[in-house]
Amino acid sequence: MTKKDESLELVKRAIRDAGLRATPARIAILQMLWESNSPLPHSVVAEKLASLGVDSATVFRNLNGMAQVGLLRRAELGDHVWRFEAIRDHEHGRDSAHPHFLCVDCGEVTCLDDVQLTASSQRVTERVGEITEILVRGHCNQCR
Amino acid sequence: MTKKDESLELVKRAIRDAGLRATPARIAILQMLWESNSPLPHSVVAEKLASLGVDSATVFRNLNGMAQVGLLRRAELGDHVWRFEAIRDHEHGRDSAHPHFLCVDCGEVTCLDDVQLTASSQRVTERVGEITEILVRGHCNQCR
DNA sequence: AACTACTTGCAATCGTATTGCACGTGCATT
DNA sequence: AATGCACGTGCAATACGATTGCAAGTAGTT
Repeated sequence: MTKKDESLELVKRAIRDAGLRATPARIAILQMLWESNSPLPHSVVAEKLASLGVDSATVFRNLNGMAQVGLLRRAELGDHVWRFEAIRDHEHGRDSAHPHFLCVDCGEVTCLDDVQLTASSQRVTERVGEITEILVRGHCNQCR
Repeated sequence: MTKKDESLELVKRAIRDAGLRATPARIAILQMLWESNSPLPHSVVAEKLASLGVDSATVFRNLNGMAQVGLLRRAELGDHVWRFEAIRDHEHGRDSAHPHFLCVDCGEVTCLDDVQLTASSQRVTERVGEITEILVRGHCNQCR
């Protein structure tokens, strides 16, 4: 069994384990997001899948559906576009969202796994409320 | 001069200082947002201003325009609706990268002036690009 | 292989955000 | 106070992302 086949089986398994059918559209979407190292907007996913003859509405339904069952995370980074990101096995559902960097110029998104606030800042923030997500915006290196 | 007149003059002055004309629509919008203690979505502002005969598109243009010159802040709280909040005098326009806490439930925005990232996190982030804004999302104490 | 509930493609629809254009107006100047 | 003009506004058209209804197709069970 080739590496590709193994990966395919893993994808199928993940989808079925989530309680959904392993359709070509879902498989392609999840593969794509597993291989991407940053969240992708629907438009990008749809464009790619269009070449396989998959409808844009189907992509929408699957992205949202897979987000609902915990295969993906649906993120809004402040530019009015939903982005979808694969949730890896080792993450525990939606609670373990990591920070993102959004370039306000080109829209590029970078995942920041190990960014956190200083201890005193955490205390200040906890006085205000319960943090669920940290988002950093700015100009990426390509854009400045 | 009544208190209301004083407030009116302040609003006009703020608009002109920002390089814009003090038109009735802008005045009404800025007054409304100055009096509100939380960000308002366009729909709410437009609905109120409609009774004064102001067009919805004008409200949009003015909200965006005033956000561009630093009179307002345009925020996205994760529900795909732009919200606008007045930037008070003592804040320093759009350049100052002071973090905000956004309650995803009620839309309340809290300024976190003295919140910052750990040194190592800053290094990680600066490798990606130039930070202009830090946004912390979560549930505020009133909402949980 | 057959059956059925779930999926998909297609097109219509919806709601928010944006834009073109002709008309109106704030405000600097005279 | 009157004038000029760049800027602002109203109206309608439009763009665009997101969603949905429905008939036809298919994954996975029996």
